[in-house]
Amino acid sequence: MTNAQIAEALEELAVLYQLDGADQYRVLAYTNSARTIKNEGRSVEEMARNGTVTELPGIGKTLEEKIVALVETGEIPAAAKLKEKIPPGLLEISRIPGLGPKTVRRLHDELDVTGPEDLRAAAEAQQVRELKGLGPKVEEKILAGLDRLEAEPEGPTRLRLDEIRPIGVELVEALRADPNCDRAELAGSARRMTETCKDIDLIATSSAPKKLASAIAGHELVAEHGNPSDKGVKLTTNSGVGVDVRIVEPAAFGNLLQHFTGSGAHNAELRERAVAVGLHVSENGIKDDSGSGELERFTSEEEVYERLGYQYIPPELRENRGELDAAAKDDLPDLIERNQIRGDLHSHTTLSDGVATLEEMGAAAEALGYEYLAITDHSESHGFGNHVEADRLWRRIEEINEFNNEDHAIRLLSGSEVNIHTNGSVDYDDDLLEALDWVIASIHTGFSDDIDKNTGRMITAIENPLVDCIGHPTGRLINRRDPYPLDIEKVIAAAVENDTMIEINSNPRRRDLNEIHARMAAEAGVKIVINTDAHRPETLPFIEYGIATARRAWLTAEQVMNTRPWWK
DNA sequence: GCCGTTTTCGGCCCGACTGTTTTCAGTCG
Repeated sequence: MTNAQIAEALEELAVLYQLDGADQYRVLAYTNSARTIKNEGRSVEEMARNGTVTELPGIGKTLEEKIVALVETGEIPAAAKLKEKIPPGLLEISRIPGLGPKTVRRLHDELDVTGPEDLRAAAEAQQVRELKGLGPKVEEKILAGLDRLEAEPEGPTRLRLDEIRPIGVELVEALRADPNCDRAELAGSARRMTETCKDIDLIATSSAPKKLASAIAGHELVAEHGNPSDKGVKLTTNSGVGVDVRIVEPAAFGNLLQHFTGSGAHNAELRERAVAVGLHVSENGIKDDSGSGELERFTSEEEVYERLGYQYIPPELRENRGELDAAAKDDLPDLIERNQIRGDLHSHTTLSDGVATLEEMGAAAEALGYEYLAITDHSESHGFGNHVEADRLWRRIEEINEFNNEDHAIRLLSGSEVNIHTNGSVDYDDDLLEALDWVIASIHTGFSDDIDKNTGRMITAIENPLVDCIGHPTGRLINRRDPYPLDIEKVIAAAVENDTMIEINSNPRRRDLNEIHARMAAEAGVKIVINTDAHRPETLPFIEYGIATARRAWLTAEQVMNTRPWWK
């Protein structure tokens, strides 16, 4: 059972307890444990089986028992019992925005609502407004919510970072260009560079806040907007993305930016720890129990963290994954930066499925300031009409030699992205692989649903002394395709043992290894490489997304091999 | 349900917004 599946079961149990009227802190304990498990790289099933799962923060004896039952029998007895009592339709309608557990419970108890159909009938018959505390507006909200539930039964999909961040950046630039704007920043998950985002948060300061809010509401990207006020404005872009613009006075810019950058889990933990020393943190400032009662406000985030006893925490680390403990001891890693990358070790040309020539890709990489670029077209068995036969690859080595003999600031490396066959062997004879500067091995076809087969196949490739690096190791496509089943811990152990590198693929659709696995791999001693897998010159700058994943994985430049010169 | 430089019991982050109310409960991030 995967960590994601265990987390999902605990989240469901949290909702069930909530609908059952359980104490909110008990519910919170389940929600928190689900998040912890999602953030854990090691197999939680294994930890449960060997009795170490209570090492995870927020997981005690009771949760341990429930997780053990889940992995051994496939269900949690408490959840099964609650499901008999609570109609499944109630879980569904509790996803309607604005309908929390308390309201759903009352709809059930007082109007006999058991699911979406009942609820629609009750709302249409105007029975909901008869309940104390509920009115016609709630009825409207319910009907709209039910429509959306039918249209998108899976809930709204979070957009990939590359789909959402450029919109945020453009709007920040528009804010900064406005004469009424003092400062503006991108906040929220887009600033933390998460894989996907639900919406965009923007922060600004201004001496004429309402004017600024009105101006941004008129931006050409904006389709609809709420009422611009002194506090900001809510927008919806033409592409349907929600944007929250918050405006404050300059004195509290640091507090507000810290608050709206999140994550929620980071802020909750930060505040809990602050309370223990008599400090109360909010977006408006910091209150000191032993002080005058006046809010302490700061213009920068650095000052906010310093006041609370931490070194500055980069946004990418703010996920409550140990960054507060480390920052309290001044022990955060020196995170890798974009300008430390000296070359890209995974790219394609027209020889396989790229759209640019070797010369064009080389020029583009040179323009980025790189010292080297590996040309790694697909191999012999790739198919789709994009395969490269051995003879052609031998000639390509010559072409690359010729390029390098000309006067270029960049050096091209002759390489290949070789297919890993189902038995773990790779394309091409050994003498050809040996003649190449650089060999990446990837799985492109024949994903088995058998975790042992996939893992064995990859480890055989890792053990091959002619394979330098594994490409996009799990094959996942964000929002589109799950990773194929793979025992990542065994893969990491084999990579360490054989000194085979593992790629963080920067393509924003992949970001594979993901940040959890990349952190685990680097901690185990795997040499990481950050590549773009670019198929055209314009996507070489996507290295930013790979850097973001690496930073979110706590990686330093020393752990990333393509921060080094090629000879090294 | 978890947890402990006060504690093994009694706490557990903080404020804005909404819709419904004349002071607040519920929901959300």
